[in-house]
Amino acid sequence: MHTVPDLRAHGGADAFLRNCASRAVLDLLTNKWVCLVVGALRPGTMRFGELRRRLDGVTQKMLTQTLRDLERAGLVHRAVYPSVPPRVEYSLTPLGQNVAGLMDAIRVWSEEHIDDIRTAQEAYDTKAGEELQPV
Amino acid sequence: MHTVPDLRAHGGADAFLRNCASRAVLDLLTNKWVCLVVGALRPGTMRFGELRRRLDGVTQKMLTQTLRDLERAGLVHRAVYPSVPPRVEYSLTPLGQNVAGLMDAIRVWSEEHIDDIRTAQEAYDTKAGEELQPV
DNA sequence: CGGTATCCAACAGGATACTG
DNA sequence: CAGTATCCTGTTGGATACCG
Repeated sequence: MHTVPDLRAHGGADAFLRNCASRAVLDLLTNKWVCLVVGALRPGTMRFGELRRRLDGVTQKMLTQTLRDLERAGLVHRAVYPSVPPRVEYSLTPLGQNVAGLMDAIRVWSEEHIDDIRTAQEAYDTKAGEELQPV
Repeated sequence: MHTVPDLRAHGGADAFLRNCASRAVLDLLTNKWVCLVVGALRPGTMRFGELRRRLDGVTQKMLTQTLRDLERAGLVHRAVYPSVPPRVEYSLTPLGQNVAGLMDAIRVWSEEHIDDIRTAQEAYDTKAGEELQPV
C-alpha cells in the first residue's frame, strides 16, 4: 500500500515496467515484419501472395505468423472469399490505420538515414581497430 | 533496362528490399530495448546503473549490447570518467534525438492502446474456441 | 492460392561468475 | 560501478513437405 507504482498520464500504463501490459504491446510493434506488413497495407488491401512478393525475403511461415499476430491484436482484418482458388485479402482496421503512420515513419526514417548510420558504424569500427596499434 | 527497381523520394533506399541497407537500420530500430533505452535517454544523460534500474527486466548483457549497438550506429554517446569507482554516462547524439520522438511515440502508443489490443485479442481467442463447438 | 505441420540450425537472451 | 566471459536454454526463423 505504500508504493503505488508510478502512475502516468494514461491509466497507469508504463512500458518501462516488466509486467505492464504495454510492454507486450511494445514487443508486438517493435518487429521488422510487423512494420513492413503494416506499411505495405497502408495504401490498401492486399492478398497474401502480394504481400509475400512485396516483403522481399519474408518466408511464408513468418508472414503467416505476423499476419495472425496482427489480426489477433485487431490491427489487421482478414477476409476469406471461398472461391477456387481461395482468395484471402488483408487490410488495416481503424486501429491498424491509427498506428500505420508511426510504422511508416520508422521505415522512412531508416531509408533516409542509411548514410548517417553507416558512416557512424564505420567510424566506430575503425576506431576500435586503431586503439590496438597506436604507433 | 526495362525495370528500374522503384526509386523513391530518398536516394533509392527501400526497406521492402531484402538487401537494402535500410532494412538493417529498420532491424536495429524495431527492437524493444532500443526503443526503451532511447526513450529513457530522451530527457537527459543517464548512467549505466540508472538505465538498468529504469528498464525493468533488462539484463546487464542485453543493456550493454543494446547500448553498444546504439553507440556504434551513432545514436548514443558514451562518456567514460576514469574515476574510482568508474562512472559511465550515456546520452543521445543529435541523430539519436532525431529519432527519439519516433521511439517515444511508439512506446506511448503502446501504453495508450493496451485496452484496445487486449479486447481484440480476447475476442479473437474466444471466437477461435467457439467455432469448434457451435452448439 | 493460402495456408498448416514438422524438423532443425542458429541465435537471442537469461543466469552466473569474474575483473579493472 | 560498469562491465566481460561463459554457459546453457528457449525461441526464432529457415527449409521442406503436405493439405483444402
